[in-house]
Amino acid sequence: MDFSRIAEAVRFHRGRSGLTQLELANLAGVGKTVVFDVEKGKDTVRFRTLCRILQALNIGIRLESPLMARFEEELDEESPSLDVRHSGRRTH
Amino acid sequence: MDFSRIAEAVRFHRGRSGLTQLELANLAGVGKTVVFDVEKGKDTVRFRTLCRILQALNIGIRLESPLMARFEEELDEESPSLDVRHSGRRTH
DNA sequence: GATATTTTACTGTTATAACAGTACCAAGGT
DNA sequence: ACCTTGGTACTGTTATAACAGTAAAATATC
Repeated sequence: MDFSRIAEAVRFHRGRSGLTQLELANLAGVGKTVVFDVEKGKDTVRFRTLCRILQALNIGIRLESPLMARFEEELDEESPSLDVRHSGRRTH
Repeated sequence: MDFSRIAEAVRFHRGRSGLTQLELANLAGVGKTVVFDVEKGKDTVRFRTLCRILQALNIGIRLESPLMARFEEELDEESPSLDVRHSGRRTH
């Protein structure tokens, strides 16, 4: 939500990286048009495409919700955990 | 990135909400096919479409990067702030 | 095990995202 | 003034996301 925020973040990070729109586009493996559109606030880009741009700028995405903690717990449980070094309660 | 994570989060939250794929689709204002695709891990959905689904499930998106703090600071500065309750140093 | 509900997996159609190409419009530097 | 560079803003084309519809699995509910 609030895609203008993402647009500004992309522009900010690109500027800090000293990249032009075209350079970022090539780095991310997308067309220059998309970079321009994203910075303009266009929210109709493919999620994959947006991710490529964010990744090129070292920007990560994190989901947050009231239930998120529960969700993460569940993920821990269903993986047998290859980490056998300490056998105990994961100290979150 | 790691769209399977998002897929699982959506499924988890939908389940917790007691919604069917179709109900969520209607709630989010998207087609049932998209909900299925997202939960299957399809990363080619439009960002806007994904956001609608996340929003319906009360899942927020946060960007994170080493530069993010700097970015937020800059946002604070350039907004004149309509909040006049405490007379801060706004006089420039 | 029969019935209902939900999910998965196809379709064909329509709208449109992504793209390269082009051109124009700043700013900055010479 | 000129030239360069980066951004903006259009094009036309192609690939495809989104959609409702349908049907078949899977999963509950009785």
